Amino acid sequence: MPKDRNEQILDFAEREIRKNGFDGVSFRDIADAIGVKSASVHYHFPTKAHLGAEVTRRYANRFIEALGSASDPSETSSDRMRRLADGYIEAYKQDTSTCLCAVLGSVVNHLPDETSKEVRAYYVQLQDWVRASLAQSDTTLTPNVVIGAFQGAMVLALSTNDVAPLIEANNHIVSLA
Amino acid sequence: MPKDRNEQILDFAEREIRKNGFDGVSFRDIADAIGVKSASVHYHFPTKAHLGAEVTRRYANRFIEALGSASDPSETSSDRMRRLADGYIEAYKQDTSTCLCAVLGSVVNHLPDETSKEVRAYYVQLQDWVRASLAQSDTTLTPNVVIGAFQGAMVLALSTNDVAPLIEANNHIVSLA
DNA sequence: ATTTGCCTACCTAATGATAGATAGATTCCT
DNA sequence: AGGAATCTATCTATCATTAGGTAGGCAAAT
Repeated sequence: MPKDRNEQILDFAEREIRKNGFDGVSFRDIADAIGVKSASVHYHFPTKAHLGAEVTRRYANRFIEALGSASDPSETSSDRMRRLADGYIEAYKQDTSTCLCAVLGSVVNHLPDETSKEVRAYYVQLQDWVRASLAQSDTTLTPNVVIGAFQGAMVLALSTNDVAPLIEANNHIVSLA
Repeated sequence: MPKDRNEQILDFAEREIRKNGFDGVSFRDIADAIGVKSASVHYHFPTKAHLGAEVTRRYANRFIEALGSASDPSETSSDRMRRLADGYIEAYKQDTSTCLCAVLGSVVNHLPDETSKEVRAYYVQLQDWVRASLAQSDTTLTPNVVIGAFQGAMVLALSTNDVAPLIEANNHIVSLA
């Protein structure tokens, strides 16, 4: 029973975008990878803007959901920051590729509108989660500082081919949360 | 007296790469912008790998040079961090585009080898500068944390169309340096 | 005389996207 | 129940455009 075509397409597109950027994946790449013709990919996602938007929306939902509760009273804000860091570290280890929105975010004004809208929506959701996560703490950390630290560490880890920046970001943020 | 062609090409290529990514600029774009034909751009930079490498090398040199001394005894490490932050903030304000190496770094394994080599070299230089800058301080900050914080803040600022993340990163890092 | 810088003209490959056809289900009407 | 209409998912074939890159020529500067 092959996985749903839509998901197959989204899976491959996401992986490729994370590795090569939005312009680094084509309808033909995707088609070849899953064994269909490019016209069939267009059938499922009429334009690249649609495809980018859906890849991003799905990624964002999955990411935020995986973070879990931001207000569980049995947890400290450090616990939550550690979980956030783990999300990034796992993503890095998995296929040495960055957070989707770090790749897309750096060229956000170059993306089709439908796609960039979803990137911005992701950041809003993430800001909300971090804000709520830090609400009970009297830390000087702000949501932007936290998110920036991890995203930057991720790109740095990728560029230098070394997890260290992510580990250091984790230690830094967790100790201050 | 028109500016040296080489520089004209590098100027435009750099601006476009920073806005649109490496795949987001073409030889024809560049040629049109400076009023020549694409073959002439190839005359100056035979391949895109060469072009990317030179854009990056020039950017790196300029950036590191602009940071100034990392060991002037009349300065504190906070002073130096503030200067680093200013570099990023100015780059952002100038044409709302990111640090070149944040854009290239996120897809570093997709770039031609000559180009990615320069990206990695940039990060090594920057790590050295920050390490030296913090040497006299007993801060818990590491070079990776500092660089990651600013790069991440930059992408976040761009994505959310708001300087705030950069300002917050500045405050955060300077206060801990 | 040679080099420098640019041109015209072209090539091959790839891109996003569309048109039209087809086989197989499914749904709907009588 | 049986036939008609429709839907789904794919195909082949093709389009216009753009991509990086090259060959050969021409004029001015050295």
